[in-house]
Amino acid sequence: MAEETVSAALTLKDIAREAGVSLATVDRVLHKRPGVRPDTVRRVQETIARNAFQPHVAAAELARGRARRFAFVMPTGANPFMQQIEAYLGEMSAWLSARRLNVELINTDVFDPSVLAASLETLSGDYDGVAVVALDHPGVRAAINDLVDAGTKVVTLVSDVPSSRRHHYVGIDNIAAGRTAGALVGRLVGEKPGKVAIIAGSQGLRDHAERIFGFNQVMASEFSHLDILPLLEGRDEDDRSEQLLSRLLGKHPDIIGLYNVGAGTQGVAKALTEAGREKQVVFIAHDLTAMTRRLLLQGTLDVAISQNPGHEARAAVRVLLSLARNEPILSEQENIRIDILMRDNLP
Amino acid sequence: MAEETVSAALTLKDIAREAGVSLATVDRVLHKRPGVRPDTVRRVQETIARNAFQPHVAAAELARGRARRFAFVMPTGANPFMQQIEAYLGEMSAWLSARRLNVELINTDVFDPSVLAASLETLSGDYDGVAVVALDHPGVRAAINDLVDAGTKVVTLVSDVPSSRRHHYVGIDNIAAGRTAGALVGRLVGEKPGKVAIIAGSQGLRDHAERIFGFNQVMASEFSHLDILPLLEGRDEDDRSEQLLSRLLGKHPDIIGLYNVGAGTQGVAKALTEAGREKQVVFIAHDLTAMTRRLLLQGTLDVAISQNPGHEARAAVRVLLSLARNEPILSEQENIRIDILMRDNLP
DNA sequence: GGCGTTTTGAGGTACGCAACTCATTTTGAG
DNA sequence: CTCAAAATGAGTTGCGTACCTCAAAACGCC
Repeated sequence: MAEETVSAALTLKDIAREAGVSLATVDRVLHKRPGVRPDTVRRVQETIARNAFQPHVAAAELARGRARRFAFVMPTGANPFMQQIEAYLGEMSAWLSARRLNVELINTDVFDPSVLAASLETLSGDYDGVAVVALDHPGVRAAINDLVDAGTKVVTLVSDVPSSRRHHYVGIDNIAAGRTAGALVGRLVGEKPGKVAIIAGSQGLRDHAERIFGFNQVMASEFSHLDILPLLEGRDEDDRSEQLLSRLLGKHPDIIGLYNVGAGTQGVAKALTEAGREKQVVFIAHDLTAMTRRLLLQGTLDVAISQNPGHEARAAVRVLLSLARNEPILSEQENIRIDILMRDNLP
Repeated sequence: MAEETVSAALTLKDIAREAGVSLATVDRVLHKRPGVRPDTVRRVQETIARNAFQPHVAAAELARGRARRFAFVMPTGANPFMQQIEAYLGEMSAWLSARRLNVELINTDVFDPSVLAASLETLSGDYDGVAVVALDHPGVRAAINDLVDAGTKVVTLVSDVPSSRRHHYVGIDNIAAGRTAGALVGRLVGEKPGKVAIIAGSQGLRDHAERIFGFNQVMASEFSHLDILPLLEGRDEDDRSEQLLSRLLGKHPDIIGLYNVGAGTQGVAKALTEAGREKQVVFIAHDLTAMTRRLLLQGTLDVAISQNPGHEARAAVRVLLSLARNEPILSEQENIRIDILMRDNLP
């Protein structure tokens, strides 16, 4: 039996004594407050490092008095994925309040850059941290940078703005998600030749464009015997997606693969089943909802590629909290995975 | 814009005032200490419920003074998966010490029931919580129950003892994992007939047996055109697995699917590549290690089914902590998923 | 009504840190 | 050397809870 050392639980007082300074000076160093000579700063920091001292989170939290405020800026409307994220935030409410964390939901039209940017500007100063489902647009980028400059911690959620100075991105790599979809379609259709249909909300949406890019990449390099049909744009709407796909299925009796990049999966599935082709076509879509779960169990949908909304909600909160506390982030924990869900590994 | 209510952050004092009792009485109720009339208990509890009062975690943690001690009882030896769990515990050390949590690793021969049971018995009273990779055996079950009776929180890790009174299980449903493997083999080989080989460590290991069960279930019900060969037992050893599989591959030139249930994946892969059959055989194995990652990227391994060791390590710690604090568990968060990993969705 | 027992109140201390004040010492520029 | 500015020490208060003691009140029983 091997045991790890049981740390002696040092306190700030111990550090002060060992560094030969007063408690106040250690406090100044710890919070990067001015009024300490560089020499002294170094001496204190070395003592902290040497002892691997960690301030007691509970004591720090208790001492600061005021609660932390986080804002989640989410899209208005009935997007089920976003609603799931909001639902999981609700499930955390006991956890949050036991830690005196206030999380406020702010619904905005995140697809209008000026509205989103204006929304973000109003938050300045009022919040310790902001999580935002962000559109990648210069105005939004500027608003994010302003928040960061004002000392607010900013996390992009689901959709990133890599060119901004946001502290963290909580979401998946959509190119890899598209590649995964491509590999699955290619592998599941087998070796027979045929056509593959892709339907997306819009090529203008960054995440959709990235998924399509990754999908095409894999199809071209690994499954060149398959014929990729021109992209359909269903605007994430069930009806429109259904109509477009119905027409396409009628025109091409040899479609053997189908990838729905965005929402509208219900419409896509309806077109497929009404054509009586659900058993012959490998169908892959995104996200796990009550509906995609049903389609998976029925066998209409072969694979759902998803990002875990609960994980994203919790990761965003944890990251904001760690940033606010100036605490390291457990990167492996906060990294969102691309989940491949089939009938037998449904959560 | 909709906002959630910002709770007023009640304290115990507020509850005491509203219930018309003293702080001491509220404290007694909260900690289920004796000396309070049933009537009063009810009144206090109702006040707590009515206000959705949550004790401030930080204050409670600070006030209790002593650190919590958790023990992780893990197998001795070089099992890479277990080593990954231990590694992730190491990565948490800053997180743990900032919360004054002591996690101690205790390596034991978990495959010998009497040794494991004895190991568990020695822990009684010394620890607030124990996470154990448990063998399902009456002696072990009794030892776990003894720990629970002594007030220690117990979590089974990776391998469960469902008949014990352990508080929680952190790990995957291995039957579902086997079903997933079966569905993937069946779907990836396509419609052509052929033989499928299964190699496991031992049928005596509960997790292996469960995976085999799930695998066979799916094969029988959904892919009955495939011929399942008799199980090979490789004892999780590379060399033995390689030899067994080499012989089998020589005997059956029409093997098109291969499922490795346990460890020894390196040996299995070697047999496959030395026979020059890695492109013709759909190969599915468990767990993500440096080696299986390499095999996935090479294309030798088609899919790795895995449970996230980092997640399991963190979930075990969080669950033990929540149990010790008498705090609800975020079940969706602690539920371990069956990950399907392919080349393109590697983390 | 008196007794012992149970229940309750009142109060204190401690936990480790943040944040603040104010006095004192040190430093560097002139 | 002088003086203002910078650096530091010393100390206080409060955060919300756990845990403890002791006294007082209420209760149930005969």
